[in-house]
Amino acid sequence: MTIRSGDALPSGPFELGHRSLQAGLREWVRDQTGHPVGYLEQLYTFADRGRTGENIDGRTISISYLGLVREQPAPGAGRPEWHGWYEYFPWEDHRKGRPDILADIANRLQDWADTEPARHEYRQRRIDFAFGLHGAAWNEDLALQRYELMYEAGLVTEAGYPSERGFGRSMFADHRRILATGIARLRAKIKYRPVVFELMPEKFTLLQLQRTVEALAGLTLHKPNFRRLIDQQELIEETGETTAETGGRPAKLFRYRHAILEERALSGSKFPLSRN
Amino acid sequence: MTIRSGDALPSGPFELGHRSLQAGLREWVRDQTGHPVGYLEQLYTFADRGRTGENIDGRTISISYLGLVREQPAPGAGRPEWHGWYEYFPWEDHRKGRPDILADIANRLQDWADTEPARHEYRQRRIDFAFGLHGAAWNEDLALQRYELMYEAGLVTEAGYPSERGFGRSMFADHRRILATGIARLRAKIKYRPVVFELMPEKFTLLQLQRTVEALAGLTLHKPNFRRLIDQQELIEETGETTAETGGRPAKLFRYRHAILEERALSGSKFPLSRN
DNA sequence: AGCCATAATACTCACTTTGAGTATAAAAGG
DNA sequence: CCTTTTATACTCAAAGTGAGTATTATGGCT
Repeated sequence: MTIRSGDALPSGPFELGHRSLQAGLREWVRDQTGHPVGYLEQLYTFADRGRTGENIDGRTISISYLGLVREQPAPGAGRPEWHGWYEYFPWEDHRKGRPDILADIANRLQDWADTEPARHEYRQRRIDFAFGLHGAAWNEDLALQRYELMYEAGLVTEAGYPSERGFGRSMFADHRRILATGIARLRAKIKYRPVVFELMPEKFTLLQLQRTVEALAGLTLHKPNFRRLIDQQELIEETGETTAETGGRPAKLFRYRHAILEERALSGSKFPLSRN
Repeated sequence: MTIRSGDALPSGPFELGHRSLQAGLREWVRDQTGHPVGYLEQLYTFADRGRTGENIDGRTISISYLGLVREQPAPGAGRPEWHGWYEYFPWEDHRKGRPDILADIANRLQDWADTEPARHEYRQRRIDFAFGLHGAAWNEDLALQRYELMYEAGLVTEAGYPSERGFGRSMFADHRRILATGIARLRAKIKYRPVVFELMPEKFTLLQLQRTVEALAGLTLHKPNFRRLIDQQELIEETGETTAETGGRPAKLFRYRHAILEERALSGSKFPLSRN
């Protein structure tokens, strides 16, 4: 959810009037977009000198957050601007197979690695690992590493250069890097916390849920196994209703079981415990 | 690793002279403790009003970091002060079974939940979940949630009250909360990233490695299965040497395989992928 | 010299969890 | 009534885990 026609993320100054950072943030977002934020989580704080190119004296401290907002018929007076994030990161969408653009990117990165013999091996390993080349598998969680590599290699531009100059659409200042941070965090998080439901309507079908997860992960999932996974977790329950709007056999509608307590640990210890 | 005899964490002001936050931080820590920090990761940024009780106008922004330091014979002029973190959080150490202190804590929390009928059920669920009561299992990752609950219920004190007033040793300002945040983060992290090795000497035995993980997690692990796990990951290799210093049959010494690239993903996708 | 406590290391085995499919059911549209 | 489309239900082998038992080296005691 953007402002300025997709050129920037909602943002604002920290003011003393607010109880807390989070409270202030919720207020700006509502003002700037007309939508209330649900889930909110701190991402990263930047305070490095000359970070944006605007504020060279280095006094700016930016505290970024990941927020999840349900895409609903605008409740307030706002006019939110929704943009799919693959507009900014076309190489991250693997739902229709490996995007062609990755071949170009890999070539340009290869050139960059080759230009400096001293760091060649190190760069090569980072590239192969992040982009799933030379035997490594694609890992959707590495969105930030990929962006940072491309940034180092000069393949992406920030701060409103014409988009022809690099891959994907750019954003104001370092907003695109912040977005990459958020994507990486969210992709990692949906694997062990039920945050997807923050993005779902009250009632939904299993395929809608799967499509949402796929959109976030940029991958296609195996339907039967996805379903098995979901009902092992016991996070959802049938409403009893069905919908025929999906075409084909009518699908059961489900709802999220809030009773389960937001903070529930799904992972389990993952350590080889001893009993004692 | 503390300063002020265990009353505070290393900390300092952000100065413009530093290239970055991290660079500044490394400098303070070295100055204050005489030890260089290895791994460093941002934890959380606090900017809430009246957070410490010192700086009531709310202008203070604190950016906290998790750092890992090898416990070595002090290389510089410093005199680092090592304190086991269970001094501050005695209820977090389950290596010798469930600590007795948890019974007291549970009682006090129960009283707190009972005092307010309106929020009773919500509090009850949080308590049971965080402390592994009424059927829930103990989850070592919830160290921060536990501290926050105890803080809300008034069972822990900050900012130098005599330690008799609460459970565990307290620290300056909100340093103990920051420590709880770090513990929680580290406990979660060692499960999917090989950060433990930042704390190990160059050469170590498998049991030493296990004891380190156990100290961090506050749990005892199943020896044969821990070993199996470790060599599945292929993170370490034999040095060829053995040591008899451990008592009993001499143990092989191992070293961490740095070649494996720090950022390596161990988890694997964890999604039910479809091939295409 | 021989035994025993202590670790280290090596196997075993049932049980669960996954990856990858196939099979059947219920609609809409021609 | 047949075909297309989506939903839902099973199956089965392979891999991974939890929980143990068995064997091998040491140093220290008697």
